[in-house]
Amino acid sequence: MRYKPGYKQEKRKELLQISGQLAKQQGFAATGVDGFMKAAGVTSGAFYSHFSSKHELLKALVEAELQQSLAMWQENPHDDPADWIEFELNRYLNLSHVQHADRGCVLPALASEVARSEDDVKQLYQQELLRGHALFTRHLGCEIKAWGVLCQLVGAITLARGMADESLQKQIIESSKTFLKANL
Amino acid sequence: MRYKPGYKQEKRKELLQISGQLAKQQGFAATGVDGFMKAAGVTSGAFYSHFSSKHELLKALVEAELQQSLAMWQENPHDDPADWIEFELNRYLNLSHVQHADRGCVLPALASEVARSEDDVKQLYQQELLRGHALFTRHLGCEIKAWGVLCQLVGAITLARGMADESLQKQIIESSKTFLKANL
DNA sequence: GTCTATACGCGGATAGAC
DNA sequence: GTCTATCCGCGTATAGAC
Repeated sequence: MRYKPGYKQEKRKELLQISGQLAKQQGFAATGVDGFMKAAGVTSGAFYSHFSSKHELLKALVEAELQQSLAMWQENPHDDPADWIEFELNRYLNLSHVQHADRGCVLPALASEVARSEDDVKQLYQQELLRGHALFTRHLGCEIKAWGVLCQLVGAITLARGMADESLQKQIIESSKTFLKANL
Repeated sequence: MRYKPGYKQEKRKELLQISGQLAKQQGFAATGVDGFMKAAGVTSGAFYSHFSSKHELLKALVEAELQQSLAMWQENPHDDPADWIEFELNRYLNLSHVQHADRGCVLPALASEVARSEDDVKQLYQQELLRGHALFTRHLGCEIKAWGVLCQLVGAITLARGMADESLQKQIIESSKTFLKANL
């Protein structure tokens, strides 16, 4: 056998990692299978030995990316609620996150594409988002506030990314941060 | 001459109206020129006598749609700040807006596509959004709050549209509304 | 101003060699 | 498991008739 056992699983993980970056940056629909695979250093033919269709890639991507976001939220070292949320706001609401979607959270990056996808993709997105909401609720002590913060985070990044001027991007995310800090 | 003077201008307006609905529903990139024109009852050939390219259509669309949103905000009949904002929250944050993107605000519908577009589209988007922000600032008496509300509105609709279950869509927008009302 | 026809490239997916 | 080659459909854009 020319390939070690376990190789396929590792390769799949690598493909998801690289495809995720590309999808968040350029958009999933806007990127061809060729583009995803070229970024990973293989050809489109190899793609279909890992995923049965492009749609399956989207599902795998949504799942992997959201679990990654969840993992980051869980790695927050603070216990005190005020410290915990301040840490998250600073990590999420900054210029680097606005300008480097490829390294950022999948929620704002692929939200509209998920919204326009089949139900199975939305089910996955919903399921993982609910885990995130539960996590925020634990730290904020309130379900309403948890949704409020999540919406605010996604909205701020989404709006800021549509701005042409960096100064305005900064104004939006800083205002959003100030607004949240004043209301938690 | 087989066509009345002024006809072209009217037709262009009609094309923008119908294309706007389709773009907000299916996505701008995901819809072909054929699709836009078929919805308007003409063929793709006719398209190019109104717009020089698909990219020009996007620019015209962003401008027309944002001005329409701005107009709706200006039609709010209330003077009292609390009444004014409550009216807007109820109009924006409801299930119908989540489920019928074609009749809804362009901000959440095309945000990601604008973010991934050329600079000229972003400039337009930015310019019109700033007018909206100025309007909200006048009624809320605070620039920070104005950005906070705008981000919250966009984020809530964006997230809710990715949910598979209607009950969860409702939970998100109602939570977002409650969160805002408690903090203004 | 709108139509039909068409050129041309890209994207998704499959077949078969290695 | 990955490669090259290829089929086929769709999308942007243009040319020329009416």
